[in-house]
Amino acid sequence: MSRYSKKILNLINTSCEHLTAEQIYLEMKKEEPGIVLASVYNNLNRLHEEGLIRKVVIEGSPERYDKMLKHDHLVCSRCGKLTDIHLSDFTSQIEEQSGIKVLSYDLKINYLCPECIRQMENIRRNENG
Amino acid sequence: MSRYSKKILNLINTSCEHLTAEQIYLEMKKEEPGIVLASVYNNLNRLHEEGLIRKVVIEGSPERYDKMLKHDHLVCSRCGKLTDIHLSDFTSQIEEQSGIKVLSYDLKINYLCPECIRQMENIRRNENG
DNA sequence: TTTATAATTAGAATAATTCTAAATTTAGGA
DNA sequence: TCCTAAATTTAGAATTATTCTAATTATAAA
Repeated sequence: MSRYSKKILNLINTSCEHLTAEQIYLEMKKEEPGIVLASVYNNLNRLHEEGLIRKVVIEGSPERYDKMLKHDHLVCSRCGKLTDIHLSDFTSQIEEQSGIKVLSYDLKINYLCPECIRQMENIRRNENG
Repeated sequence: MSRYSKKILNLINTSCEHLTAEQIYLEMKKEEPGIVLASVYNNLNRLHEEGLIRKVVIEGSPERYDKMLKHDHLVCSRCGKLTDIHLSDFTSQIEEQSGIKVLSYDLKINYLCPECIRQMENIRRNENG
């Protein structure tokens, strides 16, 4: 196993955030000052090929790296914040409806996060009051 | 409405493919030889903000622009090909399970497309025969 | 028509990621 | 332990997709 991959995997698996390569690089530098951004990318790509981590792509931001454990994502349509949500597994429903064999799926749900809802209510209140 | 937006919207709405900005640009040039790639991007971003088209982001390829009409996506895990699939709407299930208000969602299903399944079977046959 | 606003152009700039080639590290025999 | 081959890392250039800037042109409204 490569020099950094265990630490990088651990970072991803223990982080509550969805880290970018840059963030992982900065975090790694604390313990491995010599590490270079390209090595972070190399490791992330290897870990992803080995099926040990997930990549999360969202429009307009760099890729984020995530634990493998099955879960879905909420994306706030106003501020873009990404959070996890644990829904039931839709695999069998998809397979029944489509007849295909599902290897995995990626479900991103657009919603308004509580902060944005609050902010929008405040704005409305100020306009009308 | 802007000079090109109607044609671009039409291209997207009538295409069976999931076009990239580059492909839309090349297609537009046939009728509008003076058009420039930046204008295609401007128009696509405007159409997207207006909610008239969808953006589809897949790891490792440029963004693709898609009709708004609700549908889901199949992504072949071997060759990466993207195709449409029409599944039932999971919105109410998601809302019941989570308690959030779903604005929309984006479901990408990883599978093996028929061509890849065939190719893999051929490879296996050659190895064993 | 005049004017203001919006869209377009050309091309530079940016940001994220990959690539290249050389150096270093690692792992597995001899 | 030493040697060798393969894998990883490094530094920095290159690439790609997309955005930005400023000047120009088109559009629509008064």
